[in-house]
Amino acid sequence: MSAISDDDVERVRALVAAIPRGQVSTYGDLAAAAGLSSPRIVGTIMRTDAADLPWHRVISASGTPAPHLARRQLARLHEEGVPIRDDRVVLRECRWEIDADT
DNA sequence: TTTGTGACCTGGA
DNA sequence: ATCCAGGCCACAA
Repeated sequence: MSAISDDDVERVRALVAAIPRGQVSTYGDLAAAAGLSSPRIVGTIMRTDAADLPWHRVISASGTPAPHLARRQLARLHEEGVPIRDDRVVLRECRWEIDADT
């Protein structure tokens, strides 16, 4: 059996898919919005079942994602119009406020 | 079952 | 600015 409920996975997927272009969200915010106990679960879900989602719009709270992804994240985010300063996303400008209704 | 690893977060030195 | 420790939970071997 899967430790993570399908409902939780779908909830996270919906949140990630709902992130507007030009904005980003953090693992911690997504975890909190999805009602998960820990941000790591979001990371696990992404790795397992979010390959078809705009994972590039999901970053860490520091604005600096994992090294292997950072290069690609920043490039694509930059194309979407996300403000980037010296290889780190300016969360203050592009952080997406999560709404349960969207 | 236990152990190690990870697309994390926070806080302290 | 950097490095380390603790907490968190799930997945692969």
